[in-house]
Amino acid sequence: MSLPAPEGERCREDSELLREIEILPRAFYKGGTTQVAQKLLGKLLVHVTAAGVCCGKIVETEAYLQDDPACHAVRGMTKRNRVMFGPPGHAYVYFIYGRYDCFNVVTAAAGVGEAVLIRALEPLAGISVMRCRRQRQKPEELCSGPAKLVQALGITRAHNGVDLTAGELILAQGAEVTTPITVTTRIGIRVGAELPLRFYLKDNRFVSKK
DNA sequence: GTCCTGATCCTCT
DNA sequence: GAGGATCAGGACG
Repeated sequence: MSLPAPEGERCREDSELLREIEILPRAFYKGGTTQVAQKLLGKLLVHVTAAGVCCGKIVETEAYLQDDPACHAVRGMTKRNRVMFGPPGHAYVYFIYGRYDCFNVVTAAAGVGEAVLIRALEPLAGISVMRCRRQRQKPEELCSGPAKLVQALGITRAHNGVDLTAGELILAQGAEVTTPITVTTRIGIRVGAELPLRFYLKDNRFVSKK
């Protein structure tokens, strides 16, 4: 597996980062959406662009299951959610509230329709690019929300359906997680709000909400 | 075709 | 803490 080389003077730093990255294999996404949502904590989301390599550690996720009333796939396949019904390890990016995009990872076998929403990252690399995109200086304000991290990493709806095991947008292995995982109900939804399907690293200052 | 809802974020008070 | 911005998707007729 290889990643596209970044352009420009920052090339060496970025290349070193990319050499160390171990892309999560397709097999990682087997084992159930709820399990994958927890396993994704501590993993890296990496976007290689002409502006530079942006990388963050996943610190908060939410699982959306097929029979879950809050899941976009609950009423069957539509033009918008068809990526959710595709093979696992792909990006599902959708537009919300007339203004924002959210990034999900497809986590179930083709035809099922489940995904994990990435809610927050701890910025690790490309922070200056993230600051520029977000127009915010504090690291805690760069990726502490689903729409924020999408903006910070330069992810767009053009990434809807891309393979996260190859190419410019990938998920990769991170350092071993030693922090306990906190399980709570999900944020910002009305239906299915009682389900304990939100996961985050305890006491991490980059999560969207306590 | 029309209307309502929404997996959010930011600004103002 | 409250409320506004803003528009695509989906339900309904």
